[in-house]
Amino acid sequence: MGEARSRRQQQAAATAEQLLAAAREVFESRGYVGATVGAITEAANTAHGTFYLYFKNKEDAFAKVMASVADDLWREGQPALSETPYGAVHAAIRGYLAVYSEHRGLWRCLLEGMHRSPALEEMWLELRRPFIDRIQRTIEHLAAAGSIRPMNAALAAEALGAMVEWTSFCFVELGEPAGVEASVDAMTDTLADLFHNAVYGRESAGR
Amino acid sequence: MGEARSRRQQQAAATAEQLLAAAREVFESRGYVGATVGAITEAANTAHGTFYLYFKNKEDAFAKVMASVADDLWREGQPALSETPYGAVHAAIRGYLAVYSEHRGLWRCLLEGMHRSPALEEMWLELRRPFIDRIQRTIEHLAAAGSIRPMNAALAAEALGAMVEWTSFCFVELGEPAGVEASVDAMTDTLADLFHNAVYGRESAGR
Amino acid sequence: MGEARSRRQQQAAATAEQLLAAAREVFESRGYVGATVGAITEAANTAHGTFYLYFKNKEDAFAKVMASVADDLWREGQPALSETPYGAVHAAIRGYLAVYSEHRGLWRCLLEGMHRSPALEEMWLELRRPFIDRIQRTIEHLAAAGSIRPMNAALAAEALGAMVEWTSFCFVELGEPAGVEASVDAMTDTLADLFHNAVYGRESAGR
Amino acid sequence: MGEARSRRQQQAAATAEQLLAAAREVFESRGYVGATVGAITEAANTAHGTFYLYFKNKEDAFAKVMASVADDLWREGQPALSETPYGAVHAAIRGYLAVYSEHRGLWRCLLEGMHRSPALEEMWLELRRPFIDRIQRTIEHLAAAGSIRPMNAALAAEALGAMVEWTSFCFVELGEPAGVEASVDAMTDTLADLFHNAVYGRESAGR
DNA sequence: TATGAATGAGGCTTCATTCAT
DNA sequence: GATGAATGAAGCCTCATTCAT
Repeated sequence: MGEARSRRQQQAAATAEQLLAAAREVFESRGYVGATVGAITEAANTAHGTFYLYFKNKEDAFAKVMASVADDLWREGQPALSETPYGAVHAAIRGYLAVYSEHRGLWRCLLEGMHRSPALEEMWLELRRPFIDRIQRTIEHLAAAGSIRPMNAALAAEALGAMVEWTSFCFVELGEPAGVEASVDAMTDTLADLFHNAVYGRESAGR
Repeated sequence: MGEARSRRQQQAAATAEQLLAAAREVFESRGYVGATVGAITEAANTAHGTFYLYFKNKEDAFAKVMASVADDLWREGQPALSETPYGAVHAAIRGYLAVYSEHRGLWRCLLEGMHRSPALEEMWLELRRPFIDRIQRTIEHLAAAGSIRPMNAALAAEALGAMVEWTSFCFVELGEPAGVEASVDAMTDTLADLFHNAVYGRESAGR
Repeated sequence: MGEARSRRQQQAAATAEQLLAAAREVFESRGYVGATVGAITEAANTAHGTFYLYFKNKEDAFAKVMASVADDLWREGQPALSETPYGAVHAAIRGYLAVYSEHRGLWRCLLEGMHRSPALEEMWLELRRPFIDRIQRTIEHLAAAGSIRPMNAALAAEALGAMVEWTSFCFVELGEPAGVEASVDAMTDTLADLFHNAVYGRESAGR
Repeated sequence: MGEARSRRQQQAAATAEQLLAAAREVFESRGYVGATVGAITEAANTAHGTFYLYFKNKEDAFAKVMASVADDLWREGQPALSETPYGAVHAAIRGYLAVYSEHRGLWRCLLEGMHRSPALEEMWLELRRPFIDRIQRTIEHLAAAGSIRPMNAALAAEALGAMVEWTSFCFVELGEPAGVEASVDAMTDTLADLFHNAVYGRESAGR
């Protein structure tokens, strides 16, 4: 009986995995509103009702999908070893773009779902916070050491994070800038260059 | 007869305006998907069918709402007079944030609708293009004059535009960075400072 | 003033004619349900409301359209001069097919509208009655003279009329029999031949 | 478990049957356009949405209703055994009229729907084709054997089929010929007589 | 007479969610 | 655990008809 139970548990785990994978695919390809429970269960080869055995509802399913991606995000969040400050920034941005590309539709989906549910908005904010925080801590550290000019670290981190984040979205999801032949490497170089100069620049004209 | 006609036309114009205003409100407050024709006509105090006298459908209504905002965008798009480069950037960003704040929910709505309709995605891209283009032209001009280091103007413009755009969104719509008491002015200052240094910075470490 | 009035009346008559012609076109091309008041007034270059100045409603408009075609039907209904019985039948059928072709969509429209309104059903019946009656009278006459075998004239007329009528519909509107290269003349010949033999045939096998 | 499953399947089958029967009734009594999904589900005692569990849409529902009648059509289509040619024709026509009467409103509905949907027009043509084809083959056979005068079999079959078809419609659905006390048998006799003479007649006057 | 804006009933369809088996 | 039939709220859109001007 213990064995039978374990079998059943295995079955359940398998079903859960199928549903999760299916949900991910469907969310990625059809967006948050476009994803229907029916499409997910069909992709998972389960009955319609089974969905509600593993997820409280659609929102919960998406949350679980995003959670399952968190690992990749953590990896990206790890500081890369580098000999120079620029190298560190460059590596971090390259990592960000890589993760972004890997999970394409999912970001877009999150962005879309954010407007439909406060919980998803919160999720989005939590997901980006570590990324922003890391930038902020770095700035604070550099400023304390006198390596860069003084600045409002929280706001600067917010802005620089937004730059990387939104440029990635527009680049990967929308193909912007349109009509310009641009490789991921070129975009990475540009972002790193701007980021680096924005932080290390010595100008304070007009203030 | 001319008078009678004009009376009727006035009535019609009033209805159109009511509907447009109602649509704006509803889109702003409930988002693109959340906005329903019923909610709009109710807010406009008209019959349901009247909606389709003035709009082809929901998407068209949103397009017309956005078009009605275009004026503000043009104003914002105009280069501000300034004695210094930094001043120009600062003024532009201040304008951007002002317009963004004024039409809050609308941007969010556009961002949301973008995922539901290719036409809306196109609209979004068309709306931001002039903004990005202006940055690009400025960079090209400065680079040609040798005032700044050489860079890929298209990509740099994309990135800097994204920074302003997305920071504005997160700041105005989401209240980011959370837990930080930050005025619009402070945010403007930070953005302008980063923008300016990103462009004028002389660093090219590590490359 | 009398003149002014007459002018106005002329105007009105012109409008009426425009609307009638437009209604005919629209009914022909879009069918009974498919025809909308809007489409008719647009085609007539009048205001939407003007429609209800000349027609009580859509059904009435269609009735008036059909009435305006009645002339052609009468012409078709007239016995053609012919030296032989077969020639008379042939000429009548040719006339029927000609009228049918000329007013194509209208028959189909009537057939369709018949299902939507009892009044239209009645109209259809009234329209075909003279045609059937004429056949019946001819049969009665021939039978009384002993030229043909005795038969139930009313039912025979109904059947023969239906043959011509429905064959015309299927031939003109649906292109039946499909895949067969058939001219109007060939169809006329066949119908006339069958009609003639059905009436003059001497067989009474099995009864 | 097999039992439980079968119970559910039985339930589902019952629902399907309810809906199909309800659809048939509603189509019969209210016509194609007049039939609404709401009316059907109400008649079937199911929720509105249940309709779309069993039919793709209204057109599909009608198609399925017609398909469910196909059996009767096949039966009617079978050649009846008869000692004489006239007997065969008579039996076939009697069968046709019987089926027609049995499914009254449905033919009318199909005729009406034909104008609204090309798919329905196609369905109508497919439904009558076997009937026409059978007549055509018979004529070809008789002509080859020299039993009847030569004629264009395709056109003749079209015409004779149309006669039976349309006479049935007018007789059953519209009560034509009006004011004439006519039994189904009398109509059958008349049709068979005319059909038989039209085919076997030896007249070729005037040509 | 003519206009055309306004009305609102009415239809179709989708889907998240529940629940009996 | 799993199933999948059933539910019904909700939304979009069309169009015949009315009516104030």
